[in-house]
Amino acid sequence: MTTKAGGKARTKAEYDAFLAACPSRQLLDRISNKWVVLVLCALGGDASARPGASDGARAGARAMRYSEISRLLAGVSQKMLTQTLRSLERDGLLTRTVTPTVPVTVSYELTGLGLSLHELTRHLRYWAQSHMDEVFAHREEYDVRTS
Amino acid sequence: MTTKAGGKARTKAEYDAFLAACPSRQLLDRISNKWVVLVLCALGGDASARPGASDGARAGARAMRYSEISRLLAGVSQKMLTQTLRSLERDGLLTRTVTPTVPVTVSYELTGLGLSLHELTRHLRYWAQSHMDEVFAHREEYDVRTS
DNA sequence: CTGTATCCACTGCGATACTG
DNA sequence: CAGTATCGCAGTGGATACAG
Repeated sequence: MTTKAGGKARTKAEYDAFLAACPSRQLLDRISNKWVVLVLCALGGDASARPGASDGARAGARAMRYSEISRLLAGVSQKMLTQTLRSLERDGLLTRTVTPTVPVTVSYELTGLGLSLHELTRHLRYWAQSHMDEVFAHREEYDVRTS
Repeated sequence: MTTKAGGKARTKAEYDAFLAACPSRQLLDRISNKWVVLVLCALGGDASARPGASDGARAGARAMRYSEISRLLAGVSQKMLTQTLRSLERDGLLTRTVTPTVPVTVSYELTGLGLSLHELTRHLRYWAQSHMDEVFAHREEYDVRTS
């Protein structure tokens, strides 16, 4: 079933992620993932959009090679990176292009769908970076209070 | 926005979640969590904000009892719910209020900080629910193509 | 260069039982 | 009602080695 919601005759089945059985729960689980968020931010061009940099003009989406992403997301293992990229490709959030050069070259790029999600994860990363001090202060206070 | 990271000479400490060592990575990891997103959506009043329901006006944040949340997030175990609520309380995203009634009553409510994050997770849940058909179509195509 | 495959430690998370 | 404590398994994710 499902599939071709093309005609959208099915009328929005009122998906509700609060319901355990609802498939949107799976999707939410998938995108609520550390590496997914970071990969999206990477391909979305967030890396070059740093406060001090020429932020006014956000780079926007850009294609990146496997090794580039790997270097940018310091700490990610091959396994996790490949796994994350695969699942995102399968979900249609990014495209994988293989160029048969001598040492094979592979580049990844966000699709329109991926870009739309990137708009959200971007803010998520930004929120984390800007509210960190506040959160940390709360943690200390909490730890003291409960000790 | 307080961000009174105040006075700290660090000013914009240029946190970069791409760096493994950066503490913002931890925070991103924490909020990129299925249950965190759902709990925030629950306390943010998203449950009553259904398209067809009678509420052009979003309910907004509301306090909820432990059992209410537990019922809303079908499928969550006590352990996960308690654990999630605790971490969110520690991070200052929500408050836990104990009312010493006969059978003790505990209610949870988002703080300003939690509300600001809720604005983001809300869209995340909405995105998941509205793009699910699209994602599923891509999956089927991918599975066929690679079989 | 870009993966895939294997081993393995760790822990996320559910199920169950007990307390205030 | 609202937890805390414990067991246990399965999946997450890292390190390493191998291959197109």
